Amino acid sequence: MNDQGWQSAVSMRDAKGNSQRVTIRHVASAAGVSIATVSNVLNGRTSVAPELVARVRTVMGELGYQRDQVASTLRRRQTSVVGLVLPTLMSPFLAALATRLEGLAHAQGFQLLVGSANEDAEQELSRVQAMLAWRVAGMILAPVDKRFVSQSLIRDQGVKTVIVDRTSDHSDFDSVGVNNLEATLVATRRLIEVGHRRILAVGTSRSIPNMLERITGFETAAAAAGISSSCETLCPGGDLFSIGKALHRRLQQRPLPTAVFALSDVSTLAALQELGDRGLRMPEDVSLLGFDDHEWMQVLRPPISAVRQPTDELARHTWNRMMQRIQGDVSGASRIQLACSLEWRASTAAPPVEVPA
Amino acid sequence: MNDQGWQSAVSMRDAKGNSQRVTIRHVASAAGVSIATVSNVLNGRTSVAPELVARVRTVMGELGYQRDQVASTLRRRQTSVVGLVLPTLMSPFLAALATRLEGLAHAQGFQLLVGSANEDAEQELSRVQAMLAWRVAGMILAPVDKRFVSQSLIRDQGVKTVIVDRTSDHSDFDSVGVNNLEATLVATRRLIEVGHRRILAVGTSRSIPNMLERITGFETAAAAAGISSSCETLCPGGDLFSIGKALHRRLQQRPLPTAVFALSDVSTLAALQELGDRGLRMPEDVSLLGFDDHEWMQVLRPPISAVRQPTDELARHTWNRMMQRIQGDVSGASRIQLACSLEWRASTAAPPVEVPA
DNA sequence: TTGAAAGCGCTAACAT
DNA sequence: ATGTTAGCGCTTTCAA
Repeated sequence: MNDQGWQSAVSMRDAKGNSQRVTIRHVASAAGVSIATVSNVLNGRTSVAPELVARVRTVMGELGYQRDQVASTLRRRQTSVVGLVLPTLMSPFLAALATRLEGLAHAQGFQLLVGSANEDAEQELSRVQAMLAWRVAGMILAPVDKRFVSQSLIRDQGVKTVIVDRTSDHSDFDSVGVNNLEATLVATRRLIEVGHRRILAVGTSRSIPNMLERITGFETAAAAAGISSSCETLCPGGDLFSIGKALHRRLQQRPLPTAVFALSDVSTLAALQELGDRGLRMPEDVSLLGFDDHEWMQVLRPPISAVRQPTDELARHTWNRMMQRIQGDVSGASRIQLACSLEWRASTAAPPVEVPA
Repeated sequence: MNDQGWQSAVSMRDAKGNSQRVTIRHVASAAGVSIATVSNVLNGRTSVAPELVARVRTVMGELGYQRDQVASTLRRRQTSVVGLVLPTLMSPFLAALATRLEGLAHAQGFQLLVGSANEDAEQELSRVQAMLAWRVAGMILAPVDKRFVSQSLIRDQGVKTVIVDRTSDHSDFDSVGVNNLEATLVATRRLIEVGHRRILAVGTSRSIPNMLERITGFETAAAAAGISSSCETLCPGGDLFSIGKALHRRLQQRPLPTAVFALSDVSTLAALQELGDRGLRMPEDVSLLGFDDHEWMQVLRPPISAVRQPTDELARHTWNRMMQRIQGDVSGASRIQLACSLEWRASTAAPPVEVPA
């Protein structure tokens, strides 16, 4: 790829064919000024004579000069890179969050160093560690679990950090999340309103704070309506397969629930599979309500109801807090909780009329 | 967050409370050696006396020293950061690709600067530009379109680049992709084998090279079987909504196709929606075959058949090529094409028996 | 208003 | 085997 003749006029190569970056020094000598002046033009700091500004700008254009961020960062001791570590990128919710954050960051001249912890605390730690070595301006982190391994590391380094999504209360970090309890509380109430009494909540693992909040919301609503005894919570933990198996076993028993409230996207998938396998129709035989709204839910027939997390707002608040910190805000840790919305679709309806046995 | 008493013993702060990084100099003086020795220990270059190695290592541990990648990069003029620019992160396929790449990169001590072009060529260019200013060791790029705006920029800078997924033939860049033509050829043949004659292919836009290859594969197979006249290709371009509308109109006409081959994931969603709206059962009334295999497809009843792209292998080959380039390989551009697999599930079956009108 | 010069933290010659 | 030193490309006093 080196000697194919497409080398442009503005690229500089040395005798060995290695590309040689255009530095501030090249620009300075070509423009007949000092490197300090070039730097001043670059940063618009001290007042430089307009004609010099023009000349330097022209030369920079001709030479294709671009500031070396590495050198610049080393000298000013502040960088325009922010680290983002997520438990996974394969959740549509987190992928959307990452996309929004990247957009906001880029719009403000920041770059994102992205790491996936693969739902593993050790990997999370090693990602965070590697990013700290880059002297990132800040870290945005959705911790894998509540023990939050990288805590002490981040504190020691005094890196500006915003925790997103998987927030944990006993934290002195800024955090932006969703009011899970409120969300499932409202959603469960709605199910009860339309007539459901036997509701089965399907979660993943109680050790995830978010999940625990969702379960609490569900059980609180059930208790408030006095139907705790006919409601259940299934928390088999693990992946799609193990949730599916647990649900499979439950659906062999009677009576069947009239509504299934899946408390996560993977629970929704499991429920869809098991209800489908049993030939149960939605919403005639059983209603289905999910948590996390994905595109495919809306195109199914019937479309699946879901609690939707406000991705855009989550990203906006997270990035705002990050910028405030970067710009020197040293106020106490803030905790932002946003409300979810309930997307009520055709998969949820009144329960079937009871036929006495 | 600054004066809460949780400051660890290893962090150093100056009088103003700003955290002060531990540098190689601190380590050197604490260990009673020169900074060169510390550097040598860090990089394991020249032979250092074992006892000194041990002492330096201990001190580094005690002080919580971590090498400053920015300074290191500036000096050695090579970095361990690779840029990854994708048209979107919200496609499960690309999210999975990004995850795999990040894993491979991290395992080799590399970090990924990730950018989302949001399907927009201008944004792609501006992402690439920003990354080049960081002197990334290489760029992995899934171009938004075939014009591939950032081409000249990348060439001028001589950055090692691997094009992934959206490869374009007239390219002198390394590329790793999938054999789209072969994939749809095989899949279409299979549909024909089980008896389909009226097959409707639903794509997105012909201006995307991948899509064009898929269409060609489909039409070639149809022509080879002599059923071109009863097959159609729909390419409305745009998003889920506009594909849905186009498909909606087509399904109002007769005769209906006996099989729908959705040539992308968004086409699959549109097809699912429209078939569902029309009350057409799969596979009794019409078979559905998708391109790009997602988790939700397997849990539906019936499970949706799909052409699966080998994400893991794609990532592996891409990263391998990147590493070869970084390690100095200057051979000609390579073009890797991987085979897709056909996940034949219950949504595809023999067509219904024709009832003479 | 412009320029000379001192480093940011690290690596790699080159001395010792 | 260890230390001294000159930068990497840039920003930023401080002088002129």
